[in-house]
Amino acid sequence: MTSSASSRRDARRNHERLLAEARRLFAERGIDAPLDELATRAGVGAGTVYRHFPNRDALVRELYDNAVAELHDLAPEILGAETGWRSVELYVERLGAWVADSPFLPAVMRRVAELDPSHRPGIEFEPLVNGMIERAQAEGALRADVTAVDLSILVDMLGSLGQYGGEYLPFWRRQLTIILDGLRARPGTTPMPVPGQAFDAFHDMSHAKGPKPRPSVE
Amino acid sequence: MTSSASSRRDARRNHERLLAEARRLFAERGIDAPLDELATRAGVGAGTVYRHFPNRDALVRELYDNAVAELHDLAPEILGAETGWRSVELYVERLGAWVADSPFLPAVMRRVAELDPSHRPGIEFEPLVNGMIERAQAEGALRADVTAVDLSILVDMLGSLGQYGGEYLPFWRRQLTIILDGLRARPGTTPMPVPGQAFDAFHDMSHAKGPKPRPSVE
DNA sequence: GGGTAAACGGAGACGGCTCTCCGAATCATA
DNA sequence: TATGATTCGGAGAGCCGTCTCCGTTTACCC
Repeated sequence: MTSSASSRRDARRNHERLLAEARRLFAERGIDAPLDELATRAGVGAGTVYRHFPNRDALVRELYDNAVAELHDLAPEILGAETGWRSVELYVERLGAWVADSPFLPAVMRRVAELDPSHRPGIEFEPLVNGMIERAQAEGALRADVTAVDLSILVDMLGSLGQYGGEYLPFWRRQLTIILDGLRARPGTTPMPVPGQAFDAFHDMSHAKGPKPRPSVE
Repeated sequence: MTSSASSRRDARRNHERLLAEARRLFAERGIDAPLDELATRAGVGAGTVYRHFPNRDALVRELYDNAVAELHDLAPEILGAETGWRSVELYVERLGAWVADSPFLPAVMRRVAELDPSHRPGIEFEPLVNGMIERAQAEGALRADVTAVDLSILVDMLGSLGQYGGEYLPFWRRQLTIILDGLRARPGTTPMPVPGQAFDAFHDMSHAKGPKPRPSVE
């Protein structure tokens, strides 16, 4: 992203290797895995890790930036679908797959949010997603009571399946099918028990600073 | 559980305090939060923590045992419902709420699975859950192609909403509604794209030892 | 109350992780 | 191939969390 690509080939190569191994390592052992281990896996000295990434947060940040770039690549296909409903399908499927395929992402996102709570990822898509939802609802295909927040939460939920490891990925589409069927406007659709939220309210809530009090569900 | 309740009141009190604070601390800062911090929060010396729980894993294990005990308390209501479909509703709702309300649970479960991969939590419920599903399907209320594994994964997904903090809990039922609608047998239900799994296969897969290779989704 | 066994608290040894530093190795350029 | 600049590697200093040890305190029982 903003990183200054070095003119030396070995430096570029190591940078790539470190990023690639970091994805693997973080997926396996979590986002706080020892960076010396990263050095070993990448076949590189510890010093090299810290020259490329001054600290763990810088590495996390770069993984995040790369992920966001991938996300932007998905936008045209999703938003350009024939029908609104097809867009919604693609939205849930592609974004869910994107998260599930990178199990380190949820942790990376959370860390970035901690480091910079004012940051609002993907805010530029908000009007587009809202338009997509309205279109699908106008077609009578998407249930009338879902919001953009609901969809992004469903994507997170689908993404959480990444925890089961790569072998689960083939089965992931079963849950996707159930969720998409639940999103369809059909006779007998159950009304939502509580009203939805605006994005702002949701963002402020989920990134509230300090210890989160946890009242009981019921 | 197997722990020998001390005859001294201060010991029992500290044990309770430590468990209660551990729930809070692990929910906020993750399952690897410093135990000295736990001691401070519980208003207790570091030595006391380690007398009650020889190491972090013992603490995790006890949180796990307590959670499983709660789970057993839920069983009669869920399995004793009027109809099979109502059982399925209660199953997804109550278990999802149980996980969402204890955000440290997913991490605790994963850790316990790492420590003792042969351990099969809730295996005694398997035939009961299968019976419940067959009943609901025989009623024509539950889609015919869902399995017990699907349901338990849906519960995990719902439970992952605990990450948003206690303030999200009121909204949690929106996703529950969507999922339950997706589980209903209705005209126009989308067929599953891939066959389901047996519990054994799923368990073996998700607790495969060693680094998990992560092939791409598509 | 007095005695005894059990539990408490916290200082500090220990181990592992982070990050720095600098001599050695590698690359771009001519 | 020679030169200079850049990057590499890994030993080790420093820090932070874990866990032990033991003198002090507390609870229980008579």
